[in-house]
Amino acid sequence: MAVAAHNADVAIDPRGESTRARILDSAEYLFSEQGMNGASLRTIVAHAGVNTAAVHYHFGSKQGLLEAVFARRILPMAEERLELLADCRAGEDRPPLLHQIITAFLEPGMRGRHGGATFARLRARMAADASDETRKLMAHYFDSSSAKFLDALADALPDLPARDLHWRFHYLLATMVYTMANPGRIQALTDNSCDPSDTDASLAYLVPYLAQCFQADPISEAPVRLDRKTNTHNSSTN
Amino acid sequence: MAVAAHNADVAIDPRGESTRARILDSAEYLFSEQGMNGASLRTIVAHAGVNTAAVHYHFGSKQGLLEAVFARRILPMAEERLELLADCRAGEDRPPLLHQIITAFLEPGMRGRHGGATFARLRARMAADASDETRKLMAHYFDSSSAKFLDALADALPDLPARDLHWRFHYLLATMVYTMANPGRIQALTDNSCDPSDTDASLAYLVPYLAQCFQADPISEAPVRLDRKTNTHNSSTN
DNA sequence: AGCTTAATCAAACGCTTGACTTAGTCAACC
DNA sequence: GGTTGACTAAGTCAAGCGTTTGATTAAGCT
Repeated sequence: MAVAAHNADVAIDPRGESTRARILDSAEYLFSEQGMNGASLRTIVAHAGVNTAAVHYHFGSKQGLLEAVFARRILPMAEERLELLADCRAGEDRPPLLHQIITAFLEPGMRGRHGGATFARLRARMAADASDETRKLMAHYFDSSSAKFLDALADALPDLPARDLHWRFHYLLATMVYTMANPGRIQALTDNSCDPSDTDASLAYLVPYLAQCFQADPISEAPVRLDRKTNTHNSSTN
Repeated sequence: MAVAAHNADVAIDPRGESTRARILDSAEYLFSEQGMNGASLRTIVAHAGVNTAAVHYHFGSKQGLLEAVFARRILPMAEERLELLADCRAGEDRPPLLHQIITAFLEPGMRGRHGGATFARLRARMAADASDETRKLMAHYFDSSSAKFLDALADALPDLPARDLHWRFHYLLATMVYTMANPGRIQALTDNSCDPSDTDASLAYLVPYLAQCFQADPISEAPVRLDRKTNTHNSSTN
């Protein structure tokens, strides 16, 4: 309350922040809905109710806008992931339980904060894009955080060979991204009895499932053993 | 050799077929590399060395071209999947071993036939697209084949509740599609020690891994049980 | 030889795209 | 009271877009 001269105490520069945010919101929505090539700047500014020049004023270019959309969500998301990881590392379980680590990774990316389903679909699109620019963008914002989770998983699974750990983390990313992308295949095949867009139900199944998958026996290097009649997994505890 | 009057006995209508195929090849490549919005008709015809009008003559529109690209690969692929499924159902193992069913589903989609990595990346892009048109396209070409595999899996896993089966099939699709899309995350995180673009190595790990995942205990409906110290999965049969 | 049909071409159509500019508005700060 | 930062309104620009046209060619049939 130091500066009493203000008549409007809510938000200095009411135009500045809201315009920027409205552009980011519209861009996030339309990029995720129609792709980066599919959504034009004109569509975005019309949806945001601002002028075309405002985009160039704030973000320089369309690519700059995409990066801003991405950074706005990713930075707090990575932060929350690491906080949750630190929390479960400091908890009474040492090393932390597998499902705690997995939850710390998945929750911030899939729940309502950090853009929710809209931003999630955008990330799925970028994962499928695989262009050089997109790869660099993702590497820049994801690498260090993901590496820390790989370390935590290795601690929790000391007997799992690195090769298995790596592949299974790859599959973790796969299930997360594909569930976020939600191409509608599983709904089509099961009369909507499975619904990946129900985030809570999705996570409630995905987390314990992935924990089981990580804990399963390592896959041996040798080509698939075909010992008949072994339809249940052999219980060789390391 | 019946019609001796022909001087060119190789392929009637040499223009028609080769032009069509060249357009399809170029479109498949450029669509998968740059997306459907990213690759323009002009880029495609330049790459194929044909005239712009040829695309509209053969396929009607850009969307028609995409559908033709899709159909050309998908139909033989679905056919091969069902053949392999029939083979392993007729084999000596009854019901067929899990990994045989999974192989029958994954192999035709990931190995060299049916477009290989190029077409695989296109499918991954379409999965992330999730527009109405794309969903319909995929539903039309995938639904019946996938439903048959769900049935086969249900036969092989009589004790697995339908809910678990559905989610796990969803995750199977996820790992397949994400591995095909190959966003480079796992290479970046592991100094290239994991390489999803090596199809053989990919499949050699993925098939037994997925078999284990399908065979793991069902996830109970109740919210995640947090009974401490149970770092290995509880062995509640059915 | 004459007619039909399929395949291909060069050229253009009307529109949209991302980028950028210029002139002007208007509240907030010094 | 002038300056500044954050825009708006309106437009320009070259490039590129998907699509269409009408002419041309080649092959097949009768």
